Amino acid sequence: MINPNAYITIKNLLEFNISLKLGLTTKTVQKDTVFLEAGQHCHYFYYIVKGFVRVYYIGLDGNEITHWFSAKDTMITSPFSFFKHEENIVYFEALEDTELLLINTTQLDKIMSQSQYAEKAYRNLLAEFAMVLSRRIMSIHNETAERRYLNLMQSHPLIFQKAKLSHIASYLGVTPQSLSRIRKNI
Amino acid sequence: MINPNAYITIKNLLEFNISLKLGLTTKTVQKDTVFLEAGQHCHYFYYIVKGFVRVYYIGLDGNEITHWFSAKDTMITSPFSFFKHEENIVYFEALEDTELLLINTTQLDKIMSQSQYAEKAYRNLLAEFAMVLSRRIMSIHNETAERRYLNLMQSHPLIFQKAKLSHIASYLGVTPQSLSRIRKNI
DNA sequence: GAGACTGGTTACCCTATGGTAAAAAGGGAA
DNA sequence: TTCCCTTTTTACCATAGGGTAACCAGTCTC
Repeated sequence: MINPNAYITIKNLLEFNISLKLGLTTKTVQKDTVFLEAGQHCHYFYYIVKGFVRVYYIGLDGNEITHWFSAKDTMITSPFSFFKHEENIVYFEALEDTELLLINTTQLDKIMSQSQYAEKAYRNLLAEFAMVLSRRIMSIHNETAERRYLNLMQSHPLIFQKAKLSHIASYLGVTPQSLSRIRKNI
Repeated sequence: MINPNAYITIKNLLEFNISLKLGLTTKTVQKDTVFLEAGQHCHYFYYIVKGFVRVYYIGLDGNEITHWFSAKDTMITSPFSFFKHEENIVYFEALEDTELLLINTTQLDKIMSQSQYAEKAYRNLLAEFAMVLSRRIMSIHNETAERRYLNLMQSHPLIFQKAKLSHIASYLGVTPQSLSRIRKNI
């Protein structure tokens, strides 16, 4: 599922950048480029200004498993690595030409400590994120793959424009063959 | 999975309670009592002072599905209801005599706005929670039920002392019969 | 000790999904 | 258009897990 809408908008971030002298940098990534790899520490909270990103990891059997998709105006990071300095296991791949705004720990802390608004927005973002994940676990435990597929189509049609069916299959927790079968039955 | 260790400890909370005049209340719940039901708004962030709680919801087929377990010194709430005022769909059930510390929105906001420390701890808690959920989704998509069972036994042995196998089965995403089969094969 | 519960296991068959392999369908590039 | 490459679909069989139902074991009550 796409990350919840960012509560801190680009506009806000750019304002913070000016007023707090954060020195935020941007990064441009071409289509089909992996810009974060497993094993590399994730230094940033990324704000996706433009583009579309797939987060995946390598499963026990060596296959890529899509963990989530992230669209324009949402934020992503590798929580394990960014927050806890644990080994990063996910890959970030741009599924189209993508423009990122990079926010490191220091900058994030600075924003949080200087702005009540940002702090609250950020807390909201985290809570929202937890809810999205929670709902997803419920969906896995309570719905068939077909139902999950239909729900995803309805709630995030954009994914179907940007990602391959094989990406979507592993996101839904089935093989591409199964997804194909499911699509046939509809 | 049990909620991440609370970063705000009871001791902290009680100190906040005195210094910020929060007027926190406690609640005692007997074994096998449901103290929050689907449909009821969840007014509190609960700190579990003592005891053990199971969070579950009713699946499409009418069965109870355990969403998570929460032990002593962790916090729980129904995020959808507490944060977003959406319809609450989960039940909180005390699996043993349980003592709760109740924190409502106003009190939580007051703590956050008055203490940098609490605010940071709380942010940490949310991030940690998102990570636990994230890891759980990965585990569902990448590991067999048997593996998940063994992992749970290792990481949260307490659950096996407090909860029934049928609770654990639905938590792992299988039927009690399947769990029984899995246990037999070990 | 005999019922009556509850939780857990077993047995049976069934279905959804997995795995391998091959075929089909698209989509550039020359 | 034709070739090549990638993605998707089909076909086949294998398997994990589901659903129903019965059974067993522990525990409580009378």
